[in-house]
Amino acid sequence: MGNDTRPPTLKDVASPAGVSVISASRVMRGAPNISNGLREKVETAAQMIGYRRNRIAGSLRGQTTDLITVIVPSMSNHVFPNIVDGIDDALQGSQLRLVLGMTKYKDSSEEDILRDMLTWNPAGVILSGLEHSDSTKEMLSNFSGPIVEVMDTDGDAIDMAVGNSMAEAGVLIARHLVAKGYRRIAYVGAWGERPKRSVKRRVAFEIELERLNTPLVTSVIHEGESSLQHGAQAFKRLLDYDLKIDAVFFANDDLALGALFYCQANNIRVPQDIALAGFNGIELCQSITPRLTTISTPRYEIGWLAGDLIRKQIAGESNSKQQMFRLDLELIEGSTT
Amino acid sequence: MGNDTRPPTLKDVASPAGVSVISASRVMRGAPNISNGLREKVETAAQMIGYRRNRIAGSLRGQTTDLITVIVPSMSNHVFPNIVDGIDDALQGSQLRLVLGMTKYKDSSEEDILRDMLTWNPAGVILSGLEHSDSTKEMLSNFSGPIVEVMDTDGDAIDMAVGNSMAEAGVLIARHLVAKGYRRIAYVGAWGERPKRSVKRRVAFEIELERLNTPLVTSVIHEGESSLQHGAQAFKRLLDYDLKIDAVFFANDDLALGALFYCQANNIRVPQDIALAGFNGIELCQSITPRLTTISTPRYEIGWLAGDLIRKQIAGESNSKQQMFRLDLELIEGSTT
DNA sequence: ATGTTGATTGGTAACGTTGTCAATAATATT
DNA sequence: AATATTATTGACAACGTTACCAATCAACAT
Repeated sequence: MGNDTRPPTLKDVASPAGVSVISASRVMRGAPNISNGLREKVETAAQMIGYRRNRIAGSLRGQTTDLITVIVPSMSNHVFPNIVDGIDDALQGSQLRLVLGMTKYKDSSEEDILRDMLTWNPAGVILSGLEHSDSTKEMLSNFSGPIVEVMDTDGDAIDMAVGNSMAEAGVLIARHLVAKGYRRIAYVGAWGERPKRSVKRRVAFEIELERLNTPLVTSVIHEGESSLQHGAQAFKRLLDYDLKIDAVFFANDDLALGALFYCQANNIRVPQDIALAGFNGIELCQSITPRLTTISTPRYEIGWLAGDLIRKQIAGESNSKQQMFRLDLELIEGSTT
Repeated sequence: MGNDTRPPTLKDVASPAGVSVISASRVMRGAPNISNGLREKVETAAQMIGYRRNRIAGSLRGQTTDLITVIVPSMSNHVFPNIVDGIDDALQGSQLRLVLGMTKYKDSSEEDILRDMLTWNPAGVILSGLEHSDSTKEMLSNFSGPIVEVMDTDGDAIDMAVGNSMAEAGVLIARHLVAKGYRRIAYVGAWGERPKRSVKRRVAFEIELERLNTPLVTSVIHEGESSLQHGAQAFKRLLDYDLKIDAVFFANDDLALGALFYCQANNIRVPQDIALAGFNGIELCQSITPRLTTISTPRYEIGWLAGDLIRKQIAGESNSKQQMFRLDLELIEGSTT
């Protein structure tokens, strides 16, 4: 691949087109007030010599890029892929591009990734959750573009936030389980309860159970990743405690489904012997028999709205600074409770 | 000293540190041959005034960025999130950042996304599949950095390719089904068989069946997305044809699992009444009862290797140009065949 | 006829960094 | 001790674009 020659620049377009460099620039980036004649001349010349914009140069001069920083824990789960899909869809039609970083559930990486990301002068930032290190908060407070924190709305947003109330989710499930007559209720989490929003959900769950005179019997927090297998493992551990648990709320559907499959494989009747409830409402919950009771979170919508807010903010179409968007949660009652 | 509206530059670091701008630059980007004294002076000053590198400016001068373009169909599936996770892990420790674009299964978008991505002067490009439009191929042939095509290895790579042989997968399943005694075999696909690698798999499957004197009875290609529900729908459509099918190979696990759940809900015995096989080997296949027969693809490893090749190539650590990395497939025999 | 306004085009000077070349100081080699 | 390397620092000039300001011209109002 010939890197001997340098790619054509605006000067190379302007010269054969017989126009100034700045005019060529305006045509190439679709600036207003350009006559058809000029546009045509420039476009023809650009086509001819195979000109391609250099956004790096433009970004340097313009002091801002069309890059959007997105930092998520990981992609290997059923939440963030949908979020990212939503963001991307909302960014369609704009010039904005998504630059992705992953913390792999290591809280401290968020700061490092953000620090590096900011060296690219992004136009906007999307993070997950409302909890961040002090350095992260400081970097963001000095950041001039729009910032959206996704997933969680229980707390203070740096700029904008889109997500669900984790507390509401905990309360919804607590009431549901108690209403259904379960009295010895347990909780199962994973990832050592990182990120922190899972803690908010569990705590609200516990408090509501307490309020309903049905205190949480115990909780099992798996240190490792969240998966079907680990859900089954943690569930088995829970059963081994022999606490006559009659219902379990899991931090997510994967854990709950792992437990459900474990029950099916071990002739434990669900919900007669034990009831199971998950969180997120992934497609699988509705497709299996019995359908898993869960809380459906609008993941794609969260991503879409986050992307749309960023896009509008950058385009100057709206000003939603300092706003929090709390989307609806829905209890999906399956046959496991 | 100057403008407090603009972020500090190297000049603002160099001045209080009492060194030249270029020396400050060298320290900030970790160039070799810097004395400890200089490094310390610069780092102190940088810390003091809160200097942050401007990669845009550096990229303009250096003619290359540390951005890696990654174009995938979508994130809402069980394949590409793992790939992207793998890429990201392989890029850890380097300065490289992943810029993500999604075609949403519209083949023609790849070209548009790539065109836009190239305006950012990426250091490398990762695409999925080996099939691309002529324009895409031309843009890539003029691109000077490393290019990795992931997923598919049946064809010619532009530069490097990492993935599996789709044909091998088709053959493996064909042999397995025939060996198990199935004789009236069907195929179910989705997304209108975009991307094209699914066609390669199906065709190899058909040819091998033919060779084994058990020609494919029929295939159903769903036009829309791949999901559990659509798998069930397409499967139901297949059953409605009343062709006495005794085994079905699905384009992926989601479709197959959808069919399996449909069978479970409708008292169709698997594999006695009909055998089902999927493709990809997602975790769920092993967790349910009966375990789904499938072919496991090393998705994370494909992503990791792709990222690692890009990283090494850019660091000049290796030269794997024009190489194809065909990873192993494994038939996971469950209880559905 | 005389401004006035807006549309259209151009010139100049950054944007903040680093490649290249050059100079000097420190160390190794003969 | 003289010379050859190597390590360390600096000066200058790009990199390719666009913000800003200025100029021209046509259309329109007074």
